[in-house]
Amino acid sequence: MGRPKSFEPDVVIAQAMETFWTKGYAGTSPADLAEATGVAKGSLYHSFGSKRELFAMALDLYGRTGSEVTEEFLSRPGTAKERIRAYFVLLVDMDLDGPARRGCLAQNTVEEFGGRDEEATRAVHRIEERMIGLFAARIEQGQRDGDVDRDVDARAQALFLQAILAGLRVMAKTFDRPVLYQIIDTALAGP
Amino acid sequence: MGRPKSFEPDVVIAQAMETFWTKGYAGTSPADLAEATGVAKGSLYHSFGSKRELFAMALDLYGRTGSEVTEEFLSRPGTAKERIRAYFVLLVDMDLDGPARRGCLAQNTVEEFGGRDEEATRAVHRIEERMIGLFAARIEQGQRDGDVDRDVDARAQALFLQAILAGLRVMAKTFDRPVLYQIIDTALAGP
DNA sequence: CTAATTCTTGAACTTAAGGTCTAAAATCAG
DNA sequence: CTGATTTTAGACCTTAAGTTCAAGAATTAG
Repeated sequence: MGRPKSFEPDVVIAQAMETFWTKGYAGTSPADLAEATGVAKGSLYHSFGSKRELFAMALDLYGRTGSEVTEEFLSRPGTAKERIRAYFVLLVDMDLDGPARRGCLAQNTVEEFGGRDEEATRAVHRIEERMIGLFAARIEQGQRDGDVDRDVDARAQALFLQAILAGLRVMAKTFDRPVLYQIIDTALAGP
Repeated sequence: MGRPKSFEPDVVIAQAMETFWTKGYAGTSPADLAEATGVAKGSLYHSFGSKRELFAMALDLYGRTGSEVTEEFLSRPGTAKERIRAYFVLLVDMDLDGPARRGCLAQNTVEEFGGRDEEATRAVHRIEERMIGLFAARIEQGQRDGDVDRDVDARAQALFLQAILAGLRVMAKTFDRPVLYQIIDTALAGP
């Protein structure tokens, strides 16, 4: 019993995620969160404990959403290389077409927190590992489909792709589309 | 005339750079800077104007120092690929062996400031372009030396290397040495 | 309807960030 | 020395970040 919540926690977390993503962790004040969510500061603290905890939930949501999108996108018809290229292009486009050049929340987090926050670092690491797993799985799928060489080391290749992806998203903050596309081409030129 | 400065501005900028690098821009308070440099807050403001201006000088110093080190290191004896590999290994080792996993100041800056700061973004872009220029120059040198194929597009290859480097430095915050070395191997496996 | 319980919210509180200012200290030209 | 000039350093100020709180508003069990 008790008074029912006047908001959907998941929705608020999603809105908080957007705000943190756009303005950074330090750059987002409780007042910003209240405004972005339409929930008063006091209620936010009542429901989520602290800015830090809300952020953890937002980052977690980010990771889950991201890997769902990735998985779905990679599994569409095409060869492994085609799908991965399309995915990279998608991300570059999303980074550039948004009004903010906000990049990847997970990367931003680990950059902003440095090694100084154990929990944040772990959370980001989990997100990255999941991405690598998805890449590796798609490559192995390609091997079964016959569009990827049998003797490719899927894990090594997936790590490489993750590095490229991370690099692209850093560079998407300061370079423009043709450059980023060219990097994608070079990175995927090999086998 | 007038009372002479009791500190060397360049030294203070270097100390400020270290502090910003370790703690991030937002994470560094004027009090931190005073402690790190041994110069009182008031004097810092008197000499450098604002935290933001001091940071700009620190970032500039970082860029110049970095490109000097890079240039020197790439020009040591060896093929282009050998030198670039050695350079990547050097950076990974520096990232991991420091006590802080602070990564690259330029990247941290652009991540922390997002697209929200025009000047910081420009400064980082200049630093990145300089790095790319050095990579391209080393590749062209390799072509003259005969250890790099004539038909390699030096600029495209340099952009690719910069992306890998950026990716490595992001991943150096959450992954350990063998993984990073493996990425270097994969990235440099081609021609 | 009442009580127990849970939410809501703006006010209030505490701490510190970022910056300004002033009185004293140091230097040098004359 | 004197005066002009520049630095120094800590006190001081203002604003806001992050959080807590008290008082009231919903809701349901009984």
